[in-house]
Formats: sequence, C-alpha cells, structure tokens
Amino acid sequence: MSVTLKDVAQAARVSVSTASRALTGTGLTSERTQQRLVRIARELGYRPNPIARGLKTGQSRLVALLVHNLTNASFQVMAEVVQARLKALGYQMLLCIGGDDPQQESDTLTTLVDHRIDGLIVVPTGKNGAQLKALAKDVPIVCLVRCDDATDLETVLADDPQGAYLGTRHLIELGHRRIGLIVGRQDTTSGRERLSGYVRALREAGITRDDTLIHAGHYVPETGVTCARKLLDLPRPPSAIFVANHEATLGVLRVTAERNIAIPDDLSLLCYEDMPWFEWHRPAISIVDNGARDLANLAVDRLLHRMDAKGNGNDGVREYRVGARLIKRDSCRHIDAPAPAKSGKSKSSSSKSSAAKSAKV
Amino acid sequence: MSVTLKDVAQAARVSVSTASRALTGTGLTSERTQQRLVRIARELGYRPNPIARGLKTGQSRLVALLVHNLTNASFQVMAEVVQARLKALGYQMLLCIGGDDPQQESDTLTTLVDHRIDGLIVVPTGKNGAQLKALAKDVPIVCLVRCDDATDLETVLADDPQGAYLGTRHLIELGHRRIGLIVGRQDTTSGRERLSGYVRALREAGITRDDTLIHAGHYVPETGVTCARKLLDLPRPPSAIFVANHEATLGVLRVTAERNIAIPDDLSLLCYEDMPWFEWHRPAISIVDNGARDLANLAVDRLLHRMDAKGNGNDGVREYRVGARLIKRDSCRHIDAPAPAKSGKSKSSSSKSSAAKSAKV
DNA sequence: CGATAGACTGCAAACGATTGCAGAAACGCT
DNA sequence: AGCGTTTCTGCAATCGTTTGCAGTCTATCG
Repeated sequence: MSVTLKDVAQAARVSVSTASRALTGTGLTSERTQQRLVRIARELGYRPNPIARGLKTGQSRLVALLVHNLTNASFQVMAEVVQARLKALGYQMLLCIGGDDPQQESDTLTTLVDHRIDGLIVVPTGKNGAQLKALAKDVPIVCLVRCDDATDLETVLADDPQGAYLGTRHLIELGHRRIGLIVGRQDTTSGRERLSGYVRALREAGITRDDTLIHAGHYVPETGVTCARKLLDLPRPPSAIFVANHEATLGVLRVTAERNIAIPDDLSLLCYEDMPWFEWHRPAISIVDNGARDLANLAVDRLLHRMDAKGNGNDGVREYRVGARLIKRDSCRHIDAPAPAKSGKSKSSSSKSSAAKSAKV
Repeated sequence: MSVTLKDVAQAARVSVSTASRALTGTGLTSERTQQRLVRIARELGYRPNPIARGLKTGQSRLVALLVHNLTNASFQVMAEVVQARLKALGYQMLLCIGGDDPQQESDTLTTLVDHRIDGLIVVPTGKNGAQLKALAKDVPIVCLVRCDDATDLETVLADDPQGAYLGTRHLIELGHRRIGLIVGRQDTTSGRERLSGYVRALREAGITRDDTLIHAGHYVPETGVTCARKLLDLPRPPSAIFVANHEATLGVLRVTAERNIAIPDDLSLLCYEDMPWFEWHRPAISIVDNGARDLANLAVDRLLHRMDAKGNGNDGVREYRVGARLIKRDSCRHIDAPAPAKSGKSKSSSSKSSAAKSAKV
C-alpha cells in the first residue's frame, strides 16, 4: 500500500538498517549514501510509519490535551495554541473532552496511556489524583489552570489572586466604593483565590468588606441572573459589579438589559476572562484577562522540557503563575464624572430615569 | 513497564497465541481457557497495546476530525458530539485545526494518514481535492458542512437553501417587505445557497429583489459593521436584517447599539447559526439553526457505515442534507404591530426618536 | 480397538521500523 | 606487506500483537 523502508533500501541496493540510519540521520553512514538515500526516499514518496517506529521506540509522537469542554473560550484558545505549537514540532495533538467528570477523565486517561502518548497536558477534575500520580511515572504530565492537590505534578496556573486584585483596584480607582462580586463556588481554588484578591484590594483601600455584596455560584449564566438581581435589589445597590467568570456575565447583562440599566453610566461592569464578542458588544466590556494564551504556551514549554529531560525535568518549581492583566474597554466609568454627551450614547440619559434605583447609588 | 500479552500467557501457562485468541474472542479457544485467561488478564491489569496491534492489523482506533477552528460555535458542538460518539465505540478522536488554510490542511492530512487513522471527518477548504481523493482510497472519509467539488466524497451538508428560505419567509410573514441580507462570499457554496434561499422566499411572496439590500462578505464581525452601515444608510433602509452568519452578527449588533436602533422595535434581526449567548442577549436573538448537532451525528453515522463496509460502503447517495429550523426568540417583530408597552422596553420609545432614519421605514 | 474428524493449542512468521554487534572495507602507519 | 584504526555496512534480534499452518489431544463412531 504505502512505501516502506524496505522498498527504499531495495531501490538503493542497501540493507534496511543502512536505510534507517541514513534517513533518521544517526550519523553512522557515509555522506554519499546518506544523501543518495534521502533522495531516493523522496522520489519514492517514503513516509516513515509512526506506528512501527512507535512499537520499537515506545513513542507515538502524540501529545494529549484534556480539557473540560470547548464552549469555554479559554479552553478554545488553549487548544488552538497547543495544537499549533505541537504541530510545529512534529507532534499530533489528541484533544480530549472530559466534561469535568471524574469518571470520564479516568477513562480517557487510561486509553491515552494505552496509546502511549508522549506527553499530557490536563485540566484536572481533582478527583483522580492517584491515577494521575501513577501515570506521571510513565508519561510527562503538566497540569493546567487547576491543580490536583493529591499529586505533586507541575502545574501552570493563572494568577487569580492578582487578577481579581487588579480588577477590583481598577474599580476602586474609578471611585467605586460599593463593588458587587459574583464569584465561583468557594470549594474551587479559583473561586477562593478570586475572592481573596478582591478582599485584598478592598482592604488596601480601606474599604470595609460588605458580605451582602459578595455572591458565589456555579459558572453558568443562571448564576449571573440570580446574583445580579440580588445585588441590584439591595437597599444600597453597588455602583459596580465585578463578574469573576465569563459565563455568569451573560446572566448579568440580561438583567441589566431587562431593567434598562445603562452600562457604564448607571453601573460599571468588569468581567473575568475574555470572550470574542466582548469587544464587539456595546459598550465593549472591560475585562481581566487571565492570559489563556500565555498559560497554554507555558504549559507547552514545561511539557516539552520534561519530555526532553526524560524523566527528571524537575526543576524544583512546582507551580507556575501566569500574570493576569487588565484590559480597559468601555464598560467601567468613573463614578463622579458626568456622563459624556458623546453621540450614540444618548441612550444613557433616557434610561437613567427609568432605572432610577441603581442610578441613585 | 506495562503488562504484555506474554506476561498473561506465562501466568496462565499457555502460548501467546492462545492468549491472543482468548482475549480477542476469536472463538478458537475452549470455553474454560478463554474465561481463565480473561480473569488472569484482568488480575494482572493487562491492556492490549494498540500500537503493536495496529502494526499488525493496520488499524489505529483513531478517527480524525479536521475543522477550521474552535471559535465557531458550530464546530465546537460538532467536536463534542463526534468525540462523545466515537469514545463510546472505543475510538479516540484526533481533533485537528486547519484554519481554513489549504497548506495546513494538506500537511495535516498527510500526518494523519501517516498515523494510519481509521476514518476521517473533514470540513474541507476545497483546495486539496486531489489529495483527499487519493486518501479516500485508503481511509473512509466523510466531508462535513462543505463539499469539495473536485472529489466525489460523501458529504453531509446543512440545508442552507432551505434555512435561508425559512428565515426569509418568517420575516415576510411578519410583514417585512424590505429585508436586508448580509451573506457570505459568493465563491463559497454556503454563500451562494443562502442567497438563493432568500431570493426564493422573496419571489414566492411576489417581492421584487432589490440588490441594494444584499451584501456579501467574509465571515467576520467587520463585515457586519460595514454591511449594516450600508444598509442603514440607504435612502429607504430595510425594516429587517437577515444576517446569514453568526460572526457578522457581532458587527451588526454593534452598529445598532451605536445608533440607538432598538431591536426589534426599530429593526428586526434574524441570524444564521446559534451562539450560546444569543438566548441570553436582550432581546434574545432569533435564529435559523443549521443543526450542527444533527450534522455531526449524521457524519459519524455515515463514517461508521463506511468503516464497517470495508471499502464499499457506497450506498449511491453522495450528499446528505440536514434540515434547518427556525428558532423564534425576541429579535423579530411584526412590522405593523404597535410597540408593546411592556415594562423594561421603554428604551425603545426614546431611542426611536434619535434613530429616526431607520425607524421611519 | 483403531481410525478419523473435530476441537484446541503452539510454533513461527509476519507487520515496519530501530539498534547492538560483528564483519568488511579503506586508510595510514611502521 | 602487515597491522591497527577508523569508518561504514549488514545481519539479526527486538518491540507486542495477530494469524496461517501444523500438530496434539479427545471423543466419537464404525
């Protein structure tokens, strides 16, 4: 069916071993035969069979990326980055979707090692620590975004405490004092860390923390709806809301639209993580960028390092943090500044009256 | 490192061949040894090595899905569907991202066959017909969403003519006579087909086609911006816009927001393809659903069929069409009905005045 | 009781590459 | 010329399976 090494060897009238050495460049061949073989191989359209090679060498040129889903924008860019980097190095990416489900994760992991993957980047559920730990003996593994406390795996994390701090401080600098926070469940690391960053910024600014302004929930739009309602129904509603997760943002936007609350005039809105449409939205939504692209790149770097180091690429560092950064767009406004009378923003003046409750803050 | 067939055979005091036959269930073993081996294999934690097996059988249990990107919502759900289906059957999905770039597509295709994939579902760029055709001899292939005219590959397509027709008719039924269309480039099948559906609906309703209402462009937000501007700047702007692609929708929404055009009161908006946030947007955006989920499922069905049929799963059918359907939400309104005075919609009354131009239609 | 079919089992050769080892060739040196 | 190096090449084993073929064993039947 396809051209094998044997065919090349025969055509060149040498043994298979010589052909192999010449083509893999293991240097033990004379310059002349080397070049001759390369030429013949090209002429015949020879392509080494990775399966056969894998059987002998124990490698597959396959690297797996295991994420929870593809609807999350961060995972999308990570997948694209990882794929691009790996391809450039001659690896194929096996993209697996675990659905944040421990059982699925576990199944996937076993079939992946069956396939003798050369490396693995995984966003762990946190429930398969033992298995991961065992696999780590055979395969270089790097954890991404979340860490699995049951393992001592190298992990590349977003700097959530700093990101949340940066965002909150930004709002404070704009004069906001009552800042609502919609954050992830407190039994997740990211949930806890984002809260802590928020709290730190408040403390630094000498603002006392008001727990009625803090709401935690799952990373789904519904959370945004219910939390936004609670916040806006407060006797003294916040003048700004920091939504520490992009799924919930959908819900918040819906509530503000329903109540005719103008952003940023009546309410400033800041989100965590970017989505492609945020900058197209009117007003364009300011965000704290968790650096998905950087995270993915670093994870690949670390993985490649481990793969090269053959077993002990352990540099002592266990946790890498990728800095977050603030991207200012149009959804946050200084609380004391008068509403700009720019054309196309006239909406705000009209809606302000009807959304008196929150505008009065 | 890991348990091999030999280990199992030794533990059971039989030959490797017997072990192989017992575990693969090739029926040529006695009931007793069969069960004994299965038990022993399980005890030892034996897992067959797909690489070794693949070398002998020429199969890899790998099926590839090649799409353009992951930012497109349709591709996301397709990837998730394909992955789920395949996993259930013991295949691993190789997800590849081709970026709609012929060169990348070509490269990817060759490394995929190198890896001896058992099947391929591809959204073709259309520029590598010859290569695809050649590969089809070795590997079952199904094209998805787009067809490659240079091949005679089995293809699963969305029913774009019908979808566009459905959407346009819906708008007509709502009393619209001047319906703007923002559609894909006319050198793509989908671009042409969606236009044809639109035209057909118009003709059926006895509305004469007005080419100033039809704009074609790339599938990017910028297209939406420029086309929307052109449409709204028309002496007699349309009362409804049908955006036949979801990326451009972003741009259209931005323009309407900038100009304070209320949807659906001042302008009805209908989009092609769903995005997760469309139903959370206020107003929730009505769409024509291209049936990404169904498309993916059908593609998998067809591929599995071909894989089973070993070479001639050709049932004569070359093109499968998956029906589109209309999902009515809140962004389209009957042109003659008075603006509902529902609470939370008061915005429209104010903005109508400032966006007089388009409101006057 | 012997022959023979039938049911299992094992040997050994594949699949397509890599690689240790030993032999061959070429070369320089005394 | 003889010897030792060095450089290249080929043989053959190996990776973990599957599978054709031949051999063994049991059972059945005449």
